[in-house]
Amino acid sequence: MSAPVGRARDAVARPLPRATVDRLPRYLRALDELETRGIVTASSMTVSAAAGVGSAQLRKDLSFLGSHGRRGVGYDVTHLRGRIAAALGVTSRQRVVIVGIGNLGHALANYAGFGERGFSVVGLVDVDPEVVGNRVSGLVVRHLDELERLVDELGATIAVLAVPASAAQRVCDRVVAAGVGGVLSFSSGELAVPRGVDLRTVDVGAELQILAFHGHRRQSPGA
Amino acid sequence: MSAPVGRARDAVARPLPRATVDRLPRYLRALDELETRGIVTASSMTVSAAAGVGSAQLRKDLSFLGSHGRRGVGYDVTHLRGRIAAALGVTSRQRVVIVGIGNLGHALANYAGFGERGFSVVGLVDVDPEVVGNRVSGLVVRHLDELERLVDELGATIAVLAVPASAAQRVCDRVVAAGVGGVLSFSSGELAVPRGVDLRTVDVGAELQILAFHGHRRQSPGA
DNA sequence: CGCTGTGAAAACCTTCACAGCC
DNA sequence: GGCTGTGAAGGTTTTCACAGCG
Repeated sequence: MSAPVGRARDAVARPLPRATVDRLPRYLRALDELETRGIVTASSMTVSAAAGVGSAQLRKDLSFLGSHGRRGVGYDVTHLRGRIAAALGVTSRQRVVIVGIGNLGHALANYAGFGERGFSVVGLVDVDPEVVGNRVSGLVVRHLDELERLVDELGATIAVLAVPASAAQRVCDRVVAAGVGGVLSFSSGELAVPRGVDLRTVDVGAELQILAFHGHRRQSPGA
Repeated sequence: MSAPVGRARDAVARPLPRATVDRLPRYLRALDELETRGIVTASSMTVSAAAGVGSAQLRKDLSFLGSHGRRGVGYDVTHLRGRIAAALGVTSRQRVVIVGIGNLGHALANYAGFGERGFSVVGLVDVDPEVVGNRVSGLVVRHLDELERLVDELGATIAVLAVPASAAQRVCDRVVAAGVGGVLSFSSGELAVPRGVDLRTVDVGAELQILAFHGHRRQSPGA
């Protein structure tokens, strides 16, 4: 409640533009790669090339996080990596529940990237009696009835929805009511979430249609 | 080379802003939904609500496609659906090859959304001898060696890559050399493609990290 | 009178270019 | 000399608000 000691030092709590936040994961991955390659110090050119953006863009984005480079030298890879991880909030491992253990949910549950990128899959949920009770990637699949209890007991902050579009809104409402603050949906429909809850949608069909647009433009640039 | 008969009639071949193209799939899906519900005519308010955008945004976007609504009335749902499908280039079913039939590739191969959204999965490719030869979703998985021949014979225009990050660039180079014009990658790393080829990347780890950002901001809005 | 289609305004984002520090 | 950090310029996207048509 009480917000004491407003230390206005190096970062004046700039608001971090949305577009910048969307790029931070790329930078984090690029820095991981450089670190793995044993590179200790890197210029904005080096990092931005690894991340696939322009160097001015990178420097501008980083400037919102405060000043962490050395002029004439570049950035300390490990230090910068830490700053970005802190900004993203992936220093303490976030807990994820996956709802819907069909083909896609199964693939996600086995996806090693979760661990590498700072997340722990702590719960798997489905409704199908054929699936409930199975062990997938070291976890037993629980029934949807237990969703609220699981989210609460496991302290999940993020839910991944890999359920049919027809069920997505209902499941979404339940995970939100259970207290998660972020939802990643793989269904194509629009989902409504209350203010304060963050929703992101991955729509494979939409991605393909965007590719289709550019493809057919290539063939018939006129009409 | 010769660019004849430049008929400058209703649409002056406006360039379709990138942001607009990215939203067209949402509109298409929203219109499908309205059509299924038996709605024949809809105002920009109705359509935009179903698509999850503002009504002014929708009207502005549609204005780039030409004038297809009736003032005081709204849009003919079926007609508008057709116009958007045509703009996206999904009137003639595009052919897709999936490379990498692990957990994710398997899930994608079985994903019904491809058909519903205007695509045919015509080929599945992997390197693992355990997987090659298996029948998945009605198709036999072929070996990576056959990739170029398959893309050519099947007339694939889009490749979906569900391969390990370490293999992604090599596979990408090959599908591009084989002639596909669009690539959808599920690996997290940066991929380089030549000019004229369209690349889109779905990075689940990055999506989660963006959710994490907003989640931890919610808890500690200060530092 | 209602709703589209669209200029104009406002917000946002990227790129440039250079002052300032190492 | 080299590279960061950042104002300022330029570009794109969104929102507003209303003229114009049905």
